[in-house]
Amino acid sequence: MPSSADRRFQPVTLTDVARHAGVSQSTASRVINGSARSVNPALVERVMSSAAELQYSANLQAQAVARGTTTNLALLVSDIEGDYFSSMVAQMMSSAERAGLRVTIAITERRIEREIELIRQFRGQNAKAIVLAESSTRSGDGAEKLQDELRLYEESGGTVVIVSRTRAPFAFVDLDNFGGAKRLAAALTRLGYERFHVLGGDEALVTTRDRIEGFRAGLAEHGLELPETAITYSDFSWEGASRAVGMLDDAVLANAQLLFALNDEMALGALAALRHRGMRVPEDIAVAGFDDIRTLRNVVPALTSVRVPVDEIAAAVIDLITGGGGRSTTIAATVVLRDSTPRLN
Amino acid sequence: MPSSADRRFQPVTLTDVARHAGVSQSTASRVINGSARSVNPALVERVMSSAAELQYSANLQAQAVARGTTTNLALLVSDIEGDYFSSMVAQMMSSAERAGLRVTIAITERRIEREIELIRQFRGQNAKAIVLAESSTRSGDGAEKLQDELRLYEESGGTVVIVSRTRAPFAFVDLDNFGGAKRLAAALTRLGYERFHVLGGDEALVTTRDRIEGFRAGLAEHGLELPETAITYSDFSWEGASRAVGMLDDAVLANAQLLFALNDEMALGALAALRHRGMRVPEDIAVAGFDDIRTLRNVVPALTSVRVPVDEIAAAVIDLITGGGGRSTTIAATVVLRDSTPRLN
DNA sequence: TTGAAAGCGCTAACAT
DNA sequence: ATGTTAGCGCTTTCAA
Repeated sequence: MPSSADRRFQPVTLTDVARHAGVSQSTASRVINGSARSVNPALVERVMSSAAELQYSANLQAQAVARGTTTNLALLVSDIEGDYFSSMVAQMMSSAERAGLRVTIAITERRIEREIELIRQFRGQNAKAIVLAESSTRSGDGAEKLQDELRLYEESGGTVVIVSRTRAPFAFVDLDNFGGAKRLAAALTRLGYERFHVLGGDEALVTTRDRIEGFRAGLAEHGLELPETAITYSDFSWEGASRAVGMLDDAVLANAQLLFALNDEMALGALAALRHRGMRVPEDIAVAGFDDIRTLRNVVPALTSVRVPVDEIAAAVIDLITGGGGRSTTIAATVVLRDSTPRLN
Repeated sequence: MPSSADRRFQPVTLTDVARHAGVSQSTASRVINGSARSVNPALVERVMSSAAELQYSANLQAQAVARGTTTNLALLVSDIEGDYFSSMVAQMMSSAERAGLRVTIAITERRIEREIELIRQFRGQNAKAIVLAESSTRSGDGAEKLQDELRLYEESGGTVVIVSRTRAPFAFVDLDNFGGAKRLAAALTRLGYERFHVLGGDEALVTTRDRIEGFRAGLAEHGLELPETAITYSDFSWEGASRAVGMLDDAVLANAQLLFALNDEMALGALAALRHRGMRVPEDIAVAGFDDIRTLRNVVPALTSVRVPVDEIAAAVIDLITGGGGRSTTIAATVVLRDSTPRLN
């Protein structure tokens, strides 16, 4: 016998509030969520106090169904551990909140089929926007299908923003990887460095390519070269870098004056591996990274890096989504010289 | 004139799939989401291929409204930056995914009114569970109102899990802060340490109290005391610890053989401050932390800490929620001795 | 086993 | 300015 005793355990609905206030559901709806414009102050008062008294809280999914839209933003990241991504997530959430958007985080594990599946799900959920903040946008593979899925999503009314350089026809916020690496090369050259070894991330990622090409371009301006043999590829991880450095030839390390890791995680892994090999930084070899993650403050010697303003990236992304006059942009990265790359001689 | 050209931009619905497959909406629903038990294999086939062809993706909010329940788990954390919380989030998401739950992250900024507001919202959203993974559960303040709000949420059918020790009448997963700190004290004593200084987090947090009391209990078993004057309180942050250590009397530091920071973030901040003061670790003073966060691998000397198995915590929480036979538990923390606390003499 | 119909909580024309 | 009514996409009785 479903009596009132059971009802007590059901959430309070708009209907309850309306009944309690003695108005129609529409009026209650207008007061609580809609454009409060056209409603009698006296009623507004009644409805509001009823809502408060009953501890009413709107059912967002019902709203979403009725409106056909949501204010949910889906953030796709490959991973969430590590300074870079957790700071990206944090900044994105705070920027989003300011714009009245809720963020749903999804971990892609860098698996493209999973991304496709996620995008499809978010389409079904009427997400307002999908932000791809992977460390990458690969070409080939299922990239075509990914694009199709994203297009499909946009056709259903959503906005896509890609945090990366991309040839795909979507809005993007790019980081000036090329420029940052180029300026780093220039700065290091000015400090007297001439022989480098580069620790690359996944070779297929545009981030890897851009940073390497930028670095190369910076060296070229000073008449220096960076042959392919001076690059060791692994992946954008501490472990990958540490392993790679562990396996490097003594001769290679002896010859290089500076090790440039394509991101700080890798630089830190390299540092550990160098330490393990008995090499001192910067006495035996200098080290530079990229991203300027927070945990660098824990490292001695202080690591030279290229600062990536994650907050600006997040702000630009949200701007793009809320249509606040934002266009696809490229964010500048600035060189930060520290003790790990002292002036030579 | 809203013609078919407009419709093309609307998402595909279950109705579309049903029509395309030539079956009723109910049948399509049963095939795609419901208990597939009672449906003709031939029809199943037809519906499935229609769904695939139309690239159908279920509208989760509509499902939620119709069913009156969701599979969403709300994770409330005070912050998301820093190794501890990002790893908590990561583990929680992967455990949740295995259980078929989606995770929504909410940042509380440690503001209790905000927590209350969030809980109310999640109640309105029919969240299946709310997990409070704050670093703390304060008493006093708006704690009463928080509890009321949580109770209200549970009455609406949700599950509350608190990741902490708590007197509140909710399921919890606690970490054995007391035992971990106690064993650390015992281990350090065995290494010959007798004079300690403790760097405490926010004094109002039970975590702070439990770790201090545990440490004290461990020392007591060896006939040692920890007077209140040997404790400096700040908050659970790098900056707080660094500042606190910076302001410590020379005499205090000179007298202490070991500095125990109540978490690793603080230990790292302390390390930086000690370095800044020209003190060497462990030669001039030993240092120990708590949590055993990932970034410790980047620190020299390797830091002694107490390992907190975040993965086990997350698993226990999800277990509790899915009702997989889980009861409120306390997870053990293990001491990990490293170079920052060498044997004395 | 399948379909028709009612309803989930809410919004948005459309009347009044 | 307010109420009536018809949905939103989906699930779930209830008949057939």
